[in-house]
Amino acid sequence: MGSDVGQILDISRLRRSCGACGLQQLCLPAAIAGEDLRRLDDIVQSKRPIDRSQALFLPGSPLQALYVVRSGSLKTFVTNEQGETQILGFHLPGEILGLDAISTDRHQCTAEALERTTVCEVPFSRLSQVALQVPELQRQLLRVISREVMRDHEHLVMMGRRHAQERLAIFLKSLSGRYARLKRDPALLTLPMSRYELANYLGLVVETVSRLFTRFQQMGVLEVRRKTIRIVDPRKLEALCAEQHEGAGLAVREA
Amino acid sequence: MGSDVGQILDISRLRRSCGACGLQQLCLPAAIAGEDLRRLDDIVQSKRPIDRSQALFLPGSPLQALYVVRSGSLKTFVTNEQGETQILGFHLPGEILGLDAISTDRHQCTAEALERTTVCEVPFSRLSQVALQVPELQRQLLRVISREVMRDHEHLVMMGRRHAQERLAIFLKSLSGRYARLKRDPALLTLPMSRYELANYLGLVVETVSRLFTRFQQMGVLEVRRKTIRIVDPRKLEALCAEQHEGAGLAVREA
DNA sequence: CGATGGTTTGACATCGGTCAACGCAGGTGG
DNA sequence: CCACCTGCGTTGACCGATGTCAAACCATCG
Repeated sequence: MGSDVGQILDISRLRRSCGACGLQQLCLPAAIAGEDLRRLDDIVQSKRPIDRSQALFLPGSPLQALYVVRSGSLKTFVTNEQGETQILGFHLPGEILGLDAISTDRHQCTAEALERTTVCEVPFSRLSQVALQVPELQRQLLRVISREVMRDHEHLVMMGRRHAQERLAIFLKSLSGRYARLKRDPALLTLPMSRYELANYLGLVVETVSRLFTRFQQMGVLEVRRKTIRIVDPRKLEALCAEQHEGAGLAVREA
Repeated sequence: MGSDVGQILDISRLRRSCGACGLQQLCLPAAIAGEDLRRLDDIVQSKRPIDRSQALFLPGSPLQALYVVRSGSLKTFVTNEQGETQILGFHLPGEILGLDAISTDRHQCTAEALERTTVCEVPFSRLSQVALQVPELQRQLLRVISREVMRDHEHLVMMGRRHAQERLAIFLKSLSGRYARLKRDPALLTLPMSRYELANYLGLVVETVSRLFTRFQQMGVLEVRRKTIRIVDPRKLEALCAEQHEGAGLAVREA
């Protein structure tokens, strides 16, 4: 871009170094410093931003790197023979992608950007090498992986709920928590995914999700305007996560 | 226990060593040999068998070890404040438990034996140490973890299906595949879990699961006798995994 | 032999899926 | 600048798969 190449490289290097990254504490470098951090930094490559609906990797492609979201967001999903898809996760900054490729050396799912997104690319073979030399890195890698396992478990618990209302409530509460970790306002969600994608993730159809947003708004829980969701009453939302659907909305039976 | 302590220790040591274990290729020692295998062997402890409905670990308990199922089977599940539970997985020999504790150093879920079960206990701190010295072990550890992530993803895909019939079919097919990996007859399943547990895992109620077993039997797909399930027609089962429920089975309406 | 808990079956109600139509916003081209 | 178009989102009417409730069945165990 500029003329003074050396200068610019230094700056861009600095700006994208792990040491200067706001996500440091959530990511691989946590608890790593000094020389070790430089070694990690050396292998982390930045990729040019991925545009909306562009794929980061596809099923079957060889595992070259793990990826950590830096800004923006992605979804991962699998598609079966009939072309039906299941979204496995939405990935926000600080979250890692590509784990399911380690076992077979091939990616199992598709990762696709939901908006313009930047990721840090961590070549897997070199990451393994450095992890052997930096115990804290090995430990932190396992920690980050474990967090992804916990996230899948949350997703499973959500899918186990038999009422659509609980599923959406749980999703929103969880997303709010992830926002908090990122120091964003946990009451003001900007959904990067479409209603279709959200419905698929929740194991519902789009009409149901749409109706639920309307209902939540009528109940005074949310304020919904397209992709912008404001959580008006967190306590009510919390309650909806485990509602035995005593029919708060539909109650025909008398007391 | 016995009188000739040395002798007995040798024998039990040998019998439970990784080198002599039939699961070796599925487990941590895969691709590890010689001196390195001995080092792994040294840290792996055996636990006395766990009886049915006994817990291996509880939520909140500190992470001391990862566990690999040696024989028998377990379930892992979470319980919320209201006492509702969601089963996260059924674990057969060769599968690892405890991953979700790495992030927080505390177990997140309960692991409970479904039958008399033996596990290998791998103290986590020592595993980490040895993994630093044996690159192949670090790699294999990551591989085994990745397999568990893949398994969670399978579970999610199953939960995303909106028809109970598909869910059960997918579960049975998947279980059959796991049997094959263990060199068991993939057509003869012995379910270690109750109908309640299975229903919970599938996100259904027990009556639905029961009816489905009956239906599958009537369709000539399965032969069901209590916990013993014989897959009579694997191709039909395969087809049911993606059935658009064209009503093949229920058709009560007259022609 | 009866008690107990898991399993199956039946009758019924309902939540959420299906189908259809409309509304809304953003983008494109005249 | 406006008009159209397209895709996403919302709303309504309807129906069926699955949950709920209840009872019977069955195997195991003391």
